[in-house]
This record gives sequence, C-alpha cells and structure tokens, in this order.
Amino acid sequence: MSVNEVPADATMPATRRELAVARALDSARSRAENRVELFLDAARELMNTNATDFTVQEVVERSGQSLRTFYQYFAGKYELLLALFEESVEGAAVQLELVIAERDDPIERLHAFCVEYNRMCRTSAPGEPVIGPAPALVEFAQQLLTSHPKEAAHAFAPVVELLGRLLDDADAAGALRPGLDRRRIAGVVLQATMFNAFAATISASPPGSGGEVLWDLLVHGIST
Amino acid sequence: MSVNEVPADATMPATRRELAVARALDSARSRAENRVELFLDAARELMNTNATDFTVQEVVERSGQSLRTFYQYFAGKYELLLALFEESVEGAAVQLELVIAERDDPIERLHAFCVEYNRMCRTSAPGEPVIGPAPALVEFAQQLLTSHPKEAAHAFAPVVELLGRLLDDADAAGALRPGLDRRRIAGVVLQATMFNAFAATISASPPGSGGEVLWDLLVHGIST
DNA sequence: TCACAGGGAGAAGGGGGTTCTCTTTCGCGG
DNA sequence: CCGCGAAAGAGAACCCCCTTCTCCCTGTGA
Repeated sequence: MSVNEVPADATMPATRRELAVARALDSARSRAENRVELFLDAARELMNTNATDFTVQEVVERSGQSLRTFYQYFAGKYELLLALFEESVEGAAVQLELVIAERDDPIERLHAFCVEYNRMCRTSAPGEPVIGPAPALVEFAQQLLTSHPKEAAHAFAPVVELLGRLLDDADAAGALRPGLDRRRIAGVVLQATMFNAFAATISASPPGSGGEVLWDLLVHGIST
Repeated sequence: MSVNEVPADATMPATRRELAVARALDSARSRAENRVELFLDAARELMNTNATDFTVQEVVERSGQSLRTFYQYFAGKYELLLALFEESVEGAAVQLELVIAERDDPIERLHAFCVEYNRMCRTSAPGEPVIGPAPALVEFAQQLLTSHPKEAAHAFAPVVELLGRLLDDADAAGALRPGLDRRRIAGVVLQATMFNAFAATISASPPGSGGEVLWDLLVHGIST
C-alpha cells in the first residue's frame, strides 16, 4: 500500500500524531490482511486437493504460519470456514451477475440464475473440472443453516439480494403471479436449487440437468 | 417372545435337532433385539433431552450396557445413527399414511402429505412440544445424503415410495401436467419440504406456514 | 465341579481442536 | 551498538470423543 493511501474506513487524521497512529495501524492492518489471506489460501488449496476435510494443523503447516498465529486471527476453525464460505458466496454472486448481464428479459434472467446457481452448487464429481464448492463447504453450509441461522442468513446475503432483485424486476414486468411473498420465494428457490443434489441421489437421476427440471417446476408456479 | 413363535425369516425346521438350533437362535435373536432396543432407546432419550448431540459413552451409560457390548452390536456410532434415522423415517411414513387415509382426492392427499411432512421435519423450537426429529438426526440426514447417497436413498425409501404412489395416483386421475418425471419430482418435493427450514431462516419468515407456501408454489407447477 | 463363552469395567490408543509455555526474532528507543 | 518488549514460531499439553483391547467375573452346560 503506497504512502499516499489512507485506509478507507479511517477518519481523516488532523494531526501528525494521529497520522502516525493511523499509519502504524494501517501497516498493521495490511500485515494482518496478508496473514489472513495466507490462511485462507492454504485452506482453499487443501479443500481443492484433499477433496474431503482439512485439519487446522494442515492449514497451519501449509500456510507456513504457526498454530498460535492462527488462533490469534481466527477464534477457531469455525471462523475460518465461515470466512471461506462468505467469500465463496460472494464469488458466486459475482459470477451470477456476469451471467445475468447477458440477458434482458426478466424471466430469462431468473432462468439463467437458477440454472447457473444450481450448476455452481453441484459439488464436482471426480473427473470433471472443479467448479463448485468443496464438499467441506457444502457440509459447513448445511450445519450453519441449522445451528447458526443468523450468520447463515448474513453469509448468503449477496446471493439472496441478487435473487430478490431479479424477482422484483420480474414482478415489475408483470411476469409473476400476483400476491407472492417474494422474500420467502427467494428462500425456497435458493434452498431447492442449492441442495438439489438430494433429488438426484434419491431418485438416482443423472445429475446433469437438474437445474432445468427445477426451473420447469418453478416457473409454472410463479408465472402468471 | 413366546415359545410358540418362530422367527419370521427362519425357514421352518424339519427335525428336532433343527428345531433346537432354531430355538437357540431364536432366543439369542430375542436377546439381541432387546439389547439393540436398549441402545436405541437410550440414544432416543438422549436426543430428546440433551437437544444437541450425544456421545457413545452417554448412550452406554444410559442403557446400562457396556462399551464392549455396544461395539458388538453396532459397527460404530454411524450405524446407531443410521438405525435411529431409518426408524424415524419409517415412523414418519406411518404417520403420513394415517393423515392421507383421511382424504380421497388425489391432490388433497398430495397436499396433506406435503404440509404434514413439512411439519414433521421442522425441528421443534424450544417451548413448543417436540414432534420433529432431533437436530442430531437432521444433521445426520444431511451428511448421509452427501457422503453415502446409496444408504440415504435406502433409508428414505418408505417416504419416497409413499410420495411416489401419491404422484402416480394424481397422474392417473389426470391431475398432473403430462410429461413430468415423477421420480425426479418426488426427490425435489421431498428435499424442498424437508429442508425448508432454510427458506425460513434466510428470509426471516415466521416458521409457521412454510408448508402451505411450498405447496402453493408446487401445485401451480404440477397441476394441469 | 469345571471349562468356557459372554460380557462388564475401564484403560489405552489415536485423531483433532484448542491452549499454553518456552524461545527466538525483530524493530525501536536510548 | 545494546537491551527491551512485543510478535510469533515450535510444539508440547490438554481435552473430548470414537474405537479397540485387555483383564476378569459370572453364569451355564457337560
């Protein structure tokens, strides 16, 4: 970070003394951010290679840091997973925005959202390129939903808001059946889309086109 | 078990010798079944009181048996949970049959199934009477679905078959949109119904009437 | 009565998350 | 340059929990 920059969230310092403090904090912050990034990167790599779960020890070893440092930055493994999960959701939201930007029709945008999100959530089978979240993240998401609903809602916010906007747009365009509780629908749609793997395993269906089936089911429920 | 009874799955013995063997096996079986029941009961009680998770130690202590015996009957904690889960699903199927038996119209039966199953799956909030599965079972179900799809499908079979029958009936009555993959639909419906808690947490909705919302969404997708 | 399978008690092993202690390193003021 | 104190590396220690193992008692059939 260059000397001319000032941390975005710091109030502008008025005196030399405050400036010095701010600068010190700034450098500390940047160091801390790098550290955190080290841990997050290590964990991501482990999740992508190991395929299954990872241990805190492994993260520490891979990051070249020490156990002590880890627990200075994260209150526990739980927080590390939460951080990874939040970033994963944010990344998903960004990618969904890209896909949606290519469409104009509100219903088409909804369609694209559902199919693409379903594709992204599908934990990649061995062999095909890794796109979705690691199984560890999926499991964590499930646990989060049942044991910490509050934080789960917060973590999911980017995707929920995006879907909410799409629903509002579709409604404004008159494409939705009137009287729908759009917030609730958003929840149902996300949940069904995300955990659709269940439907695949339980009915032994080919896992490919679940998104379209879901969409088909969904659209005939919400279109006028 | 009385002397006159014969294990249902044993072939009828022809000689005294075979009869003796069968009787010995029979008594051993009955003892084993009692034992297993002890463990299952203890685990159920723990889940209903402790609310969170239970340890094998606690099950052993509560059942009055020994650790050694436990591992003689169950390959591990996993199998105990699986057994509990299977029985829970069977119980759910029985109760659903009862509720459905009160209706005649195929669509009404589907409706009843969805709403009731959703209600049963809702892990009871503190305060209200305990009806649904313990959180430990819900978590186990989720893990099972992602890590052992085969066994998960088997465990869910009673409910899946029931729903499949209802869908077939509705289709035969001409109440379903033609061309639906009913097996897949069953999976989607079950998944959405069961894990609907997500929709509630994510949209901070009152958890009461999720079943009806889901049904509303669903029926306008599958009715002609 | 004796031999032995069954099983109770609980120690031991092993993995994993979390905490603690010792020690080194490093930046900085004197 | 020196010494001090904060940061942090190494890893031992602790605790919880699942699983295994060993020892020994008891009840039962020959």
